[in-house]
Amino acid sequence: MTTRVRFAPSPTGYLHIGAARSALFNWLYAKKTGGKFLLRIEDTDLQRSTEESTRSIIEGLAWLGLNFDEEMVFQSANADKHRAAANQLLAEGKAYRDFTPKRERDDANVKQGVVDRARAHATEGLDARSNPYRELSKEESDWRAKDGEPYAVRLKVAREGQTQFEDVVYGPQQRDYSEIEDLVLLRSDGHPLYNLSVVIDDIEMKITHVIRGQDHVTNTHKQILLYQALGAAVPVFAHLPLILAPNKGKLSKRKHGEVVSLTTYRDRGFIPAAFRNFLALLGWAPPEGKEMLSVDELVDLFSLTAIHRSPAVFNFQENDPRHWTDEKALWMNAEYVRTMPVEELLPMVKAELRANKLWREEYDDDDRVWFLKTLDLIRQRYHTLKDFSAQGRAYFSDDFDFDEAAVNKNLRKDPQLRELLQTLAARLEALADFNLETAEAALRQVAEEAAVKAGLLINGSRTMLTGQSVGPSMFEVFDILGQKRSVERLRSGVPW
RNA sequence: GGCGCAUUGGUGUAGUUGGUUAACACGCUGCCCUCUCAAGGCAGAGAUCACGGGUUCGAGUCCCGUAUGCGCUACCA
Repeated sequence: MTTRVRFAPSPTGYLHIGAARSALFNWLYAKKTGGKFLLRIEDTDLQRSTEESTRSIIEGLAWLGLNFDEEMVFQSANADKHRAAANQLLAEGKAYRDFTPKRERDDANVKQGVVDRARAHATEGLDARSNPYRELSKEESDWRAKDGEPYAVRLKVAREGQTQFEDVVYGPQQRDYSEIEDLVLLRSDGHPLYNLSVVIDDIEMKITHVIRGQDHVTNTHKQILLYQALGAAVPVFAHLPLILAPNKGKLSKRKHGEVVSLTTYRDRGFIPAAFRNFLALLGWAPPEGKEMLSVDELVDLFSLTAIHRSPAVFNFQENDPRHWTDEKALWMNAEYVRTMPVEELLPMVKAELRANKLWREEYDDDDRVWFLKTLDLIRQRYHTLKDFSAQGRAYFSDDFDFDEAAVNKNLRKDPQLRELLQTLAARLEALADFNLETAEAALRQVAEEAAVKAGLLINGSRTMLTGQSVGPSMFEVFDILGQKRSVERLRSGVPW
């Protein structure tokens, strides 16, 4: 039997990194076992679902390279099937009509309401399933329904017994029926609810393994009851440890902002492979401990049983732009930037430069060799794709800014420097064969003649040519920028 | 309140059926390299393995309890 797994997000916002990791693990497992990875959009909450969110989910998956098989499924399109299943359960006496008038709740008071009600049940010794309509006669139920009285459909959970399943990650799980309420299958307006829809769709899609966040374990018990009531085979379950905020609280957009959104990483210049690699290491570790892992290695080494049980903290510091996200993610991205094949980096840098109007078609054509050489030189100290258009601007445009601190430190500090740089410009201009070696020889000679340290001219040149105080070896920069631009920039009066 | 899950340095993780100085990565400190900054190399700081009992010759590893955190407990998903 081929493995069939699914990623089933609800399109109620951006793609959360926790969800992205669930998608990744599902995808990895599918690839590992030669199975299928399916996508289902759980849009049954019409009020909150948006098309934009669906788009962002699809974009996010594509960005991470998590291609899905078969047609994506919109859960809302299956509502009729969900209703039919509920009605069948009703007809079989496995579910019942609840005529209790619907109580309006909103997100703000629902949590408190839940706690209050639970407490009341506990103090009054009430069973969570003590619904007055649970034992209503079929005749009266039918009659009242026919009469137009609104009702919700609830699953009739047996009084005695327990559900159990073997979680691939957490081991054997069981739950007493008394802990499970008679869950609502259909709202009084006929709208099918989450647990019903999920089960019907998973059956329909022939899902063999359900891999999802640990926050679903209680739902799993309810869903098993549904599988059993429907006489369907129960899939294998694997729950994933949650990803927490630095204070070990829930990671949420409301509280933590864009750092939890996958698209942020794309927009801030992450390499997809790097972020995917980082995400894979949250809650899972390869057997040998090697951390820099290609997709193929990830697929090869991945196993559900190696996922561990404690939640992972996503370590970032709010209000600190230098540590806006997890340091290790940043490090890993830099590692990818400087070690991946430069040809593979090219299209990504191309997109980045293009977005900043720094791209020229020659870079991919006549100047391709120069461009690749330049990328290879400057990427050594970059962390994200953004750096190519920001810190790297001077390599692709004559219109770049001078860093004030660099100007002060490398140019203004020595009064004779301005004159010396002009001498250097003249010498460089006079070189018949301008390259790394001849430029270095010329500069060192000027320094020697003036009895100053070469470093003075080197650092001054760096700031004149790139506007910065840091960067690659200066002679490499001369070579990359070429004779004409090097001389021009040395003669520029702009920074002074 | 109830039920469930978790707990190894700041963070991510290793720690095989209990057995030497608790390992790796990120981050941090110092040194080397050097024209700067990175990268790289070297060295180092940082963990009484949440706490308390117990079993054992011996426990991060097994058992019990406590604490803390998180999740769920909706006619949300």
